[in-house]
Amino acid sequence: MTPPSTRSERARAAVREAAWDLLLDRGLRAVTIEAIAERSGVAKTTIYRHWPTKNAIVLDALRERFEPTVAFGDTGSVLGDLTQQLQAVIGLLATEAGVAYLSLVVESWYDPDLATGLVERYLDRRRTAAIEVVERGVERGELSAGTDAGVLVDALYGALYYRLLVSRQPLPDTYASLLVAQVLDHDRSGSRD
Amino acid sequence: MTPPSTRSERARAAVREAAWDLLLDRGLRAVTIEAIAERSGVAKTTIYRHWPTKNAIVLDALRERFEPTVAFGDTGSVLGDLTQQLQAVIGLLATEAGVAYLSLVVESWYDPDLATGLVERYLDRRRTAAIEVVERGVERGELSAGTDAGVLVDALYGALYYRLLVSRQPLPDTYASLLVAQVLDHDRSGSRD
DNA sequence: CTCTAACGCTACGCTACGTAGCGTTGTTCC
DNA sequence: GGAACAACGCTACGTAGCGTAGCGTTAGAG
Repeated sequence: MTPPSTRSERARAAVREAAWDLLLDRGLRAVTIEAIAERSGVAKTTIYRHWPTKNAIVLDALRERFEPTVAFGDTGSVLGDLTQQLQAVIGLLATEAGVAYLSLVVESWYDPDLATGLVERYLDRRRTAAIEVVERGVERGELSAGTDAGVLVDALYGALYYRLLVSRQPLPDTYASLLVAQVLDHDRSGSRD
Repeated sequence: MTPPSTRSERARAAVREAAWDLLLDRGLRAVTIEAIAERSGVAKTTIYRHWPTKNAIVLDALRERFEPTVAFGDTGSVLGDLTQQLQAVIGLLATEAGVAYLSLVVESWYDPDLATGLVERYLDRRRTAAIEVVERGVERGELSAGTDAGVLVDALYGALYYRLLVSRQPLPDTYASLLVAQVLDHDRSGSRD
């Protein structure tokens, strides 16, 4: 990263970094404008000149540091492709950045702008990519013609978010393949755990 | 409801009611100990003598007023039973009490006690009941022997929570039957919308 | 080297938290 | 009926964080 040249950009970068560090160190609840100001060395008034809310800052920081997992390999089968993608998402959400992301998802319940930002940058992209995979499976004849890709994809990723955010159950290593097998495989011949 | 006899119980009931009214009127963010004190006429100090946190109060109020939807009819088929139950949950979550419940689910991310309370009173009961239905379907031969009821049930309800809490997509009237058909029906012959 | 946009600093009023101290009142029990 | 006490109400406090106003200071473009 080349250091920002203008004074403004230096301040903005310092703010994003302080917000991110605070988020990872002490959680979203500890991220306050005052704490960011203190940690970054940027005056509170200056922060307010650049961002309207704390969440906007954190979303900016996230954009720089948290890449959406969209890329799909092509393993040759729908089940394989989806398992691989789910596995990647599970891994990502288990990192400290992933947990930070999840806390923003939670926070977005009260912040429509944040919700829009997260949906556009992360959720929609991944959903669209997953839907394409399912539809490819339908074209190949691996899945029946009556398949509704959107509904199935929401069920797959919904299960992840549900267990992480709502019911707080862990996601075992086998979860991705188990989930795909149960939801998509007509014969439900996948292994159990 | 018989009016509470002791002075203490009167105060407690007034607090629960004020918290609930505030929640429905102005959302969880507006529910503060100070606001509850003002609205209920109960002194702030007295409130702190009975509850440790705002969330504990709201959870108490919820317990009195929001009944978990556990009852399943027996329609004769797994698909029918699950569709009916999902439909009931969707309806419940669409009420103002349901939205209040959802905001508590969100809040529980930061409050382990609240999370435990919600899981025990609502999520676990419904999950167990749904799992029983699926297992009944396996016994009847409607679903194959390799079915993992827990995984499937989390996928079904996960889809609901995912769309309501995370991606903020609406749940159309046909959603319950569509979801069940897609996730459980091997032939995916259910209707589309 | 000047000029101006952008920053830093201090201070303010507001809301909410959670606690301490003390006066007041409802209830119970004789 | 009256005493005793448990529980409530009230006031006040210190803390944190919000968002804004006013004004001094400085970086950096031209």
